[in-house]
Amino acid sequence: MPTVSDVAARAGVSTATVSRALNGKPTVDPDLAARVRQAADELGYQPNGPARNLRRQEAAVVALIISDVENPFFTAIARGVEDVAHEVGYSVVLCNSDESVEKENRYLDIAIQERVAGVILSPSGPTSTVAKLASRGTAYVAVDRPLPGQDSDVVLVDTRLAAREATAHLVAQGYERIGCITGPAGVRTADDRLAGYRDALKAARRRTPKLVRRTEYKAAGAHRAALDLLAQSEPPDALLIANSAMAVGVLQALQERGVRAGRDVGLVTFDDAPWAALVDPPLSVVAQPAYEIGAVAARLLLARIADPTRPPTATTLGARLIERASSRR
Amino acid sequence: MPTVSDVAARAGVSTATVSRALNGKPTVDPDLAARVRQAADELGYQPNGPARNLRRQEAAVVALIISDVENPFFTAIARGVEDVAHEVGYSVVLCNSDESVEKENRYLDIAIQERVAGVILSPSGPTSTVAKLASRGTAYVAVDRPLPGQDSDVVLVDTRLAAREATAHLVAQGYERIGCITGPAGVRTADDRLAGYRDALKAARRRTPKLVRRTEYKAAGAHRAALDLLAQSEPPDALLIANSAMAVGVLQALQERGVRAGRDVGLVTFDDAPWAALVDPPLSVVAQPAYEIGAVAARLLLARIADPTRPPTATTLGARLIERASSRR
DNA sequence: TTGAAAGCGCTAACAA
DNA sequence: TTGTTAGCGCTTTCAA
Repeated sequence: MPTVSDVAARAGVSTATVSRALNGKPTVDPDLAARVRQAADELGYQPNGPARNLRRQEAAVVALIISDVENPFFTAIARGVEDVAHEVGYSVVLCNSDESVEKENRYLDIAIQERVAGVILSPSGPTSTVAKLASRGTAYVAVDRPLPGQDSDVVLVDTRLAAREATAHLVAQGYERIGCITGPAGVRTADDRLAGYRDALKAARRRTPKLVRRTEYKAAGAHRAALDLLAQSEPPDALLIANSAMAVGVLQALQERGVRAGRDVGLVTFDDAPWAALVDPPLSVVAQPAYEIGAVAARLLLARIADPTRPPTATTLGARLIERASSRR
Repeated sequence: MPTVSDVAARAGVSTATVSRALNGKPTVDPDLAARVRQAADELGYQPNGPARNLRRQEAAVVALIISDVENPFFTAIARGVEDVAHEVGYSVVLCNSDESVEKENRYLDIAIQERVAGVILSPSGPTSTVAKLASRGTAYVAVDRPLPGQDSDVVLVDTRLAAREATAHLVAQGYERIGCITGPAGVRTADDRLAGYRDALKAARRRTPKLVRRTEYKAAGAHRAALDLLAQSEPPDALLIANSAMAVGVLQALQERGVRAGRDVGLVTFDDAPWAALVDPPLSVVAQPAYEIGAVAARLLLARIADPTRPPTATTLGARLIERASSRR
C-alpha cells in the first residue's frame, strides 16, 4: 500500500509538499501540485485514515446511533443526516442500537475511541451514558427523544400535541372506548404520546378507561398488547398506536381475531410508512418529518463542532394528521 | 483525554505493561493487571482507535455497503451481519450507497482509507470498482448480487428459480397475460428475475408478451411502469414484481386506476415485507432469507480475513413462495 | 514556496 | 514478567 513517501519519491518532492498538495493548501506551486497529484494517481495512493486522524486528532466522521434500523422512521432520519453531512465532506457511520441501552453504550464507546467529530443519537432508554461524550468534549445532538438531564442540542417532534389531535379526531368520529398502545415508560416519545392521548380524553370529558398498554416499540409487543385489549370484557372501539412497527402487530392481531380494522376498531398510528395507505382500510397516520429531523440534527451538529461554546438549542418540528379510512366511522 | 502514559503513571508501570494488561495478554502479573485496569477506570481511559489501528495496521471493523437503507431486505441483511460480527468483537459500519455506483465507489474509498478489515457489499451496478479492494488485499464478500468479473466470495439467492416458480404459480392460477416489473438491466437480481419469469412462460408454451418493464428498484419507478402497463390496449391480468419497494408503487398505481389487486390483476412480489400480509388483498410473496444472507456473508468474510488464501466460495440460498390472496383467482 | 524533523498514541521487538 | 524504544503514516511547525 503506497504512502506519502512513495508519492514524494515519485514526484521528486518532500512528504510535506505531498501532504500540502493533496490537501489543497494554497502555498504550493501549481506545477508541483499537479506533479504530485499525478504521482498519487499513478500509484493508486489512498491516504491512511488512522494516521491522518491520529495526527489531526479528529476525523471528518459523524456517528449516527439509531434505535432501530428496521424502522422506516429512523432510516428516513438517516437519509437526512447523510445528505447534509456529505455536502460538507463528512462521512456518516450508522450504528443500530436496537432499542438496547447496552448496545447504545457500546457504540458510544466506539465513537469515542474512533475520535469521531460528533454523534447524533436517538436515546434508547432513560439512562443513556452520553455524559461520557460531554466530558470529553465530543459534540452530540439528540433526535426524536431528549436526553435525560442533559442540556444538549435536540431535535424533537411535538408528539404530545400530535397525539392529542389524533385522539381528538377519534373522539370527533364518535368512537367511545379509545385505547392506546405506546412504547416503554421512560422513553419520552412513548410517554408524550400517552400524555397527548390523555389530554384529548380529558378535554372531551371522557373518563380515561383502562385501555392503555405499554410495550417495546416493536410489532411483537404490540401484537400481544392488542390481543390483550381485545380479550377485555369491554374491548376498545378505537386505538391510537405509537409507531408503524407496532401497527403491524396490531393489524395482525385484529386479523387473527376476525376484528375488522376501521369498522369494528378505528385506528390512528404514528408514522406514515410507505405501505400505510395500502392496507385495508388505508391507515390514518400522524406523519412525522423524519428526513427533516435528520437534516436539522446534522446541521446543528456541524454548527456545534465548529463552535463548541454555542448555547444548546431545542428544535421542535410539527407533525400532521393524515385522515384515511381507518379512523372514519 | 487520558492516554496510555497517564494510565501508566497512575498505575506506576510502563506504557508497555498498560498495553499488555488492557489487551488481556497472558504475560502480565495478575496484581499488576488489576492495578492497571483500576487506574484506567479511574481516569475514564478509552484507547485511541486511530493510534491503535495505525500501529496494528488493521481495524476490527467491517464495512457493510448496502444499496438501499430504506429497503427491509437490506436492513435484515444488516442485522445478520451485525449479530455475527459482534460475536467475535468486530464493529460494523453501515453505508448506504442508495443504488448509486458513485456513492458506492466513494464508500469503497473510505473503507480503504480507514483500513477496515473487510467489506460486505451489495453492488449497485454492473461496473463496481471493488477491484481496488482486491489489489490492496482487503477482504470482501458480495451479497445479493455477484460482482461482475470478480472471483470473490458471494452469497446469493436462487432468484431465477424463485421467479420461475412464482410465475408458474400465476400460470397455474389461470392468469393469461402475466407481466413483470423488474430492476435495471445489469443488476443481476433484476436480470435473473426476468429470466426466471421467461423460463416459466416458455415452459408453459406462452408467447412472451410485451409486458415487461424495467426501472430503478424503487416505488416511483414501479409506479410509472405499472401505469404504463395498465394503459396498454391489452393490459396484464397479473404481475411479477421484483421487490417490495416496487410493490408499493404498483399498489398505488392500481389504486389510482381503480384496478382491484388480486381480482383484476394477480400479484406476486419479491420480499416478505412485514406489511405484505396486511394489505388488501394479502400479498403473495417470494420470501428471501435476508437475515441468513447477512449472517453467512459475515462468516465468510471473517474466514477470509483469517485466511486470505482460501478459495472463493459461492453460497446460494433458497427462497420460498408464500401464496396469499393476491395471486389466487 | 519547500524541506527537515518532530510527534500524535499505540503496540511489539528486543533487552534486561 | 517488565521496561525501553522504535516506528506505524501523516501533518505541521520551524528553518531555509
